[in-house]
Amino acid sequence: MTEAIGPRGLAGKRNTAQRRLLLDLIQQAGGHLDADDLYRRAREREAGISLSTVYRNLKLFKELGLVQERHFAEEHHHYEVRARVEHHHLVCLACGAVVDFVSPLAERMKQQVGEDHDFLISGTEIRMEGYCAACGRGSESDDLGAEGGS
Amino acid sequence: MTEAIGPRGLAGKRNTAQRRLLLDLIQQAGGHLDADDLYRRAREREAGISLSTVYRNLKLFKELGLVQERHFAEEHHHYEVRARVEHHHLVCLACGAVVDFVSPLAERMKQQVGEDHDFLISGTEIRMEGYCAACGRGSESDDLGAEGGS
DNA sequence: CTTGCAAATGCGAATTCTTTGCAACAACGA
DNA sequence: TCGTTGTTGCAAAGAATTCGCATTTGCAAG
Repeated sequence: MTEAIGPRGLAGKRNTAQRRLLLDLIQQAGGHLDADDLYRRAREREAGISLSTVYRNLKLFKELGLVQERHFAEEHHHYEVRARVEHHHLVCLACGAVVDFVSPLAERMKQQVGEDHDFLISGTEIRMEGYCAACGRGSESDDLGAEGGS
Repeated sequence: MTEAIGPRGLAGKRNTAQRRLLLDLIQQAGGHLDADDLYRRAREREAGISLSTVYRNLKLFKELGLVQERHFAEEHHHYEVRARVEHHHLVCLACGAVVDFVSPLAERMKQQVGEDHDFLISGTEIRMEGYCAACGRGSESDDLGAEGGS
């Protein structure tokens, strides 16, 4: 995979050094990174790059469908390369770990919900939160966030 | 309306006028409202209320499990009363409509994903986006400019 | 290879959303 | 009633993201 620019390319936009760099970093990272992560990494390779450029290009890539914006925590956004198989996320509330998962049920649900509500569904984002195996055992003395019986 | 405070009460916190008002408004609204909506409505009834108070109490209610924070758009947060049946959201990218839905598949998926990844899942948030019946017909030109202008 | 121009960049300032510090205030149990 | 301590309002601080604008730069036409 020498082609830093994805299969769809930059679709007519200008091929600037900054864009190449950012896209490359995003693809290398693979995982979930936020604007600031990207900015920090980008500066390691091209010191003068501006945060605005990061934001502007993130927005562009999103529009071009090269990356997807995700909303994990309630704070800022995360981005990841658009995957061929739609996957979702599992977040550990204790250690913050983010695990990707796929589920055939998601696809079925998408179809069903689309039919039921006469919607043309273009994307789905499923975020489950809870406690991973490591964090889950032990202290059940969980004052606030506990779900009683959902 | 002495009953404005939910079944779980304010759990030792003080029962202030502002809190009663906010909780009342949230429960009346039923739907999804953001901090600013709430602030605006609250001011209609108690002009001097402060936005900080809205935020502080929203945070408190969230911690007490009285309301849930939702992440619809990529902008700010929305809040809604904690429902007995977990429901999810369908967002129309064209007109911005938000439709609630429930799906038994969601529950099954939750169980399955929890097992598969050895996670203790406490909450799930599913957001599907696409085009509602009204907006969906017509332009299928689905590449870039698909965002209506919301 | 030059040139022209729109697109893109960098920078800082502006916005938007949310949190915080602090002094005045008020709930509620003693 | 009083005192303690949680709450409030306000303004200022912060974090995340966008914008305005002068300056570059990609790129295509000459």
